[in-house]
Amino acid sequence: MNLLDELNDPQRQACLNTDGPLLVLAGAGSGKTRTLTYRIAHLIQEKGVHPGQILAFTFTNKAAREMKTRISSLVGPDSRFMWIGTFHSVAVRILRENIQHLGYDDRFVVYDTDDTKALIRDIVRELNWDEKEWPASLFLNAISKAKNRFIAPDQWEDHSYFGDRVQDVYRRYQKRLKGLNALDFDDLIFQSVALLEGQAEVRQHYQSRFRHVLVDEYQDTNLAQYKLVRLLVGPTGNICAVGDDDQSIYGWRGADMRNILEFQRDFPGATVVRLEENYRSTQVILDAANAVVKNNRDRLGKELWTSKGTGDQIRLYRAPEEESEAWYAAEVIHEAVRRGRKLSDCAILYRTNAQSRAFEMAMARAGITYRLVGGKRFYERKEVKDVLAYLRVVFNPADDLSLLRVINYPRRGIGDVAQRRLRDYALEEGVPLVQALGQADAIEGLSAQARRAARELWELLGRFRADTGASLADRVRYIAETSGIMLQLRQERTREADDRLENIGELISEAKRFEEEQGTPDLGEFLGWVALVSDWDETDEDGGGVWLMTVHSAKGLEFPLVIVAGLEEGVFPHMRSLDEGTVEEERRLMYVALTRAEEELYLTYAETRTMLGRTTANPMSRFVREIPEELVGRGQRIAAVDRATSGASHRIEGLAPGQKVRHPRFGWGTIVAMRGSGDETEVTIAFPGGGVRSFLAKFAQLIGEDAELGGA
DNA sequence: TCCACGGGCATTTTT
DNA sequence: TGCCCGTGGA
Repeated sequence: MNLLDELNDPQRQACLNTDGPLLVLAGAGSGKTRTLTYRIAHLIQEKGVHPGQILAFTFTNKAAREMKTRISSLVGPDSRFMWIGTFHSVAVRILRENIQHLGYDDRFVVYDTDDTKALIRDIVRELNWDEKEWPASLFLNAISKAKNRFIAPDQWEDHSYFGDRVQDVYRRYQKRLKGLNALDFDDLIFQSVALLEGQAEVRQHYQSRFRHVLVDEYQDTNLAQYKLVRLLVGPTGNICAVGDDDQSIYGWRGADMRNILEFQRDFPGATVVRLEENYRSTQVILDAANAVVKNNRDRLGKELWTSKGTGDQIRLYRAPEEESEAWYAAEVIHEAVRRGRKLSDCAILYRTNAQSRAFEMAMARAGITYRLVGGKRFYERKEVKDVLAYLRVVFNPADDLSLLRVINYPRRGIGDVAQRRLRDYALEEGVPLVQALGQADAIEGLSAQARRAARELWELLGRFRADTGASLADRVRYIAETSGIMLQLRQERTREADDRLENIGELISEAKRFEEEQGTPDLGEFLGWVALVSDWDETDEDGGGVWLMTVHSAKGLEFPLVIVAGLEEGVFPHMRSLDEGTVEEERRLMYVALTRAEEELYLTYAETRTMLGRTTANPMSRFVREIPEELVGRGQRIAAVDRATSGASHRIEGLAPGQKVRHPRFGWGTIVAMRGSGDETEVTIAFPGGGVRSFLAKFAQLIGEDAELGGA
């Protein structure tokens, strides 16, 4: 069967338009990935394009992985020749091959935000500026912004009191990075652009190699990324940009909507295709989303529709304060589960992470398992970074910053004074810090102990470097062991240390997986990969439970039942956006939130909310008012769910301390305490296995000798 | 080296 | 109001 038969008209057009620039405006849930993958398959199978001539950019690793898998299922193993990756990983690949033109060594490492922050702090200290008055984050943001707009230190134009200082730090910072043979995230793009702009041969090499360039989430590109794309597209003009101007929600981190709005001007003769048929949501949900986003001025215009049917009305709940709001959410989910929904079908979306707390507590009390998206990331954990620091030093001897991290960890007697000496020596001699370790005997002012320790560390690192025979995972394990990190953690014998050990074990498994999947034991490749990988995209499959996350995190996801919470002026739209005049972006965020829902959509807000210790009363969000009333079911808007908070206290009759009850998850136990009354009754149960837990009687689904007790 | 205290801060997040 | 980070004391 022909692939194209499985597509609707505009989707098919997007596949068939293979010559010249094409902009695909893909509404939420319009089958974007499907279109993109079929287009690539079509190029390969029908147009005779070799996979190696295709380059596709995504923003996240998850998106890249998904695209790769789907394409390889269509075209088979040859798909491995395609370059599909995030902007950053593609940039690393280009830089690894050519960075010597820019005066870096090809064994460069990638610094994450923590690393760069430490570096900036060091610079501020070096300048003898007050760190309180000039916090590193301030420079970090300014520099990142500059790089996103492709402004080099010398092109810095703000010469205010503040601007001059930023320029100074920016200059020093770049110099230091180069000396460390390191690049930060923004540099990956920035330097790739600089490279391609400056080196005609390199540029032509890639331009003639890539006959087709695709960009996903085009509305999220910043200027530097746009330049990178332009430089790679070349004279064929075969660019296919896919995006949705209505889902542009990353303006605050440099994404420039002009890229998508002015695509037709940038690429003359461009074809524009609109994907407006939605395969995700009911018409009611789409009507609401359309109506809201219509109020924006900066947009290309699009209207989603579905053949799925009208669907249920949206339900709006006004809570007196945020606890009730959270409580209502718990009830909605509880009720949905009774109807047969899975917990993992339900998502609670909010504007800011701080709002999660109330929901977490409500879920916990209701005995509803949940998963919170957006915690600390695996590769940012201390112990993982400690091991990585060793690996980096081994790979890139110029990486003083990483060496400083491990120089006295685990403790080996190279204290502050000794470190100072070593650094001074390295600076005077113009050698990397590692080398200073090796020459410790020649350095004055070092204690005998420090001298010995430095030499031992130097020898240790030398051994690590020489040990290349074993597999990558073995190498990582060997370093984690021999460095003494694991030994130290083992000796701690605390719960926390065990967790950390487990994380290191996880890192080792990750190395093994990397080697299997990428087919190379190369340490540098692994480090480059690690630096560009976050990990929560992996968490999709574990456990089960209601999803709690910000609207930003929910982008690209879909759920049968969605609760959008905190719909108040000042919360969503956020206060800050009102001050800064970026309400349109907030509205797009609302559009994203609404279009996550497949079937059931609940909107909630609280009349009063305590934020930063202050209780305020905010009016209902303007975005709710922008939804046509008939979609929300006016009469029942608020009253419909109010009964949820009123009594039904008789239901918990029959529960008493001392009684034996069975919990669906924890089994038989004895009630040891009860608190509260009515729906709020909390039972504490001791289980013979040793656990004592508290539940809300209403939700605990406890079973006594012969009947269900306490169930709602 | 660890812990405790307190100041400062408080969208949104990926790489 | 709560958390995180940095500092300072034991």
